Amino acid sequence: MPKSRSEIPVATVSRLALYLRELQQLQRGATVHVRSQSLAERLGLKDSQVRRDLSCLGPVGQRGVGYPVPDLIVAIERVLGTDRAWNVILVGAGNLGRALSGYKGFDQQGFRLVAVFDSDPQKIGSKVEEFPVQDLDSLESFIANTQIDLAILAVPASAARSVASRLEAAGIAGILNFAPIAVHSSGSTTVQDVDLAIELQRLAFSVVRNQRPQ
Amino acid sequence: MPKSRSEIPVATVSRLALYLRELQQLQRGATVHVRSQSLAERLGLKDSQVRRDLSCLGPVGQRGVGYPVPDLIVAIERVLGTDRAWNVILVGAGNLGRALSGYKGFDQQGFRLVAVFDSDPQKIGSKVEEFPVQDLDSLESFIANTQIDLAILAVPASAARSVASRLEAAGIAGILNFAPIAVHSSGSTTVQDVDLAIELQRLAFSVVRNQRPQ
DNA sequence: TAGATTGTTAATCGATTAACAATC
DNA sequence: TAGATTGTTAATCGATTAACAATC
Repeated sequence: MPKSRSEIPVATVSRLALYLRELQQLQRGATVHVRSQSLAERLGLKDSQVRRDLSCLGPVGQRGVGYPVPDLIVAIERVLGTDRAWNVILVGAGNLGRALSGYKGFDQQGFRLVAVFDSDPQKIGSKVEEFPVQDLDSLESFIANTQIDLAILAVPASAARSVASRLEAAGIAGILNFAPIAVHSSGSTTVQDVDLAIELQRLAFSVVRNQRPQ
Repeated sequence: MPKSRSEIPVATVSRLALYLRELQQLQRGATVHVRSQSLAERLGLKDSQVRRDLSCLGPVGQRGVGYPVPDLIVAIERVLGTDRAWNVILVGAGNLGRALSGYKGFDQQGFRLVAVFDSDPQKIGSKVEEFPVQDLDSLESFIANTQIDLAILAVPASAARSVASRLEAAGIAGILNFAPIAVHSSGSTTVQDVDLAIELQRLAFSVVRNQRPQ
């Protein structure tokens, strides 16, 4: 039987997004069915883990056959919440922010950039993709007048907390935080951190662990 | 007693990098000691978890006082392997690659960009930061002549596997992969994936789970 | 039906937490 | 010493895995 969202383990949620990525690739290749073993091999997992994860969606597989790719895509998107469009604003039009604004992967997954903000007078008015950079001062009024779901926070660490508070106060439901600082969320706003330097540190650790397996 | 790198739980390694970031901030503020409770609050963790994690480093704390900030920084950097400089190349000089090349956080943590590669003739020869973009064809010869530790892979998904194989064959120890595709590593090369669209999907899931807590 | 693969169980493994003795 | 905080234990919690009955 399908699990409700709150019953799905967090570790499973992370992998559901990975499965979705593979499935979308399979669908582009017109693959109709996929076995748990095949998905597992592609992602470096155990087949039993894939089956357990997918069983959270309900009985979507076909015994003796595998999982129907299109059905599985729909089921995962429904659980993740990406079966609808999400309106996203970008705060911070620096190098990283500009790169993120043009990132194709966001659009492909239904995340729609609708506005860009920065506090730098030199940047305000210039264009990022097709969006004129708006003054950070107008953040609240813009959010009040537009249905915005998420914000991508790509400002310096020194500004991150203050901007995050304002986003929360304005009622943004989720923040994807690229600033290298812990941002505390109040009750209703969810914060997801992506720290690029930390990812590189994790990689470095894996390397030194492999190099001298003590 | 200190644990060897292979004995440290993976979950702990991820947090050690977070502790390091906080500690560096504390050190800039000239804080001498920090208690587990204080670190825990800053990062939204339990104090007992902080103490358990830090105990992997050996007895670096002072009972009744807390952890000496400078000593703790040194101990974490030594375990993570970031107590030395790492030479890094960037493959892929698109929007994301260019943003990553200028990312301050890498430099601050001892990761030194030394070269940039791309296969696009339009980009080859142009400058990214102070680095002229080199032809991807010269990847192997460059790596053979320079001590390179890590590669940041910021090419399209369609090119990622082929470039990753070449990096592995050339003896690169670790790859930070930003391409939205599973890259399989052979024995000696470690791959760390960062998929930005997947991070946004995880955020979306947290939001829908919070909005309708079933 | 026979063959194959899912869905699910039970066992194992690893991570988190509270509590407190050790000790600065 | 008294107060405070670490380091560590034991219990709990959650995630992974192998195995196999269910069933397409």
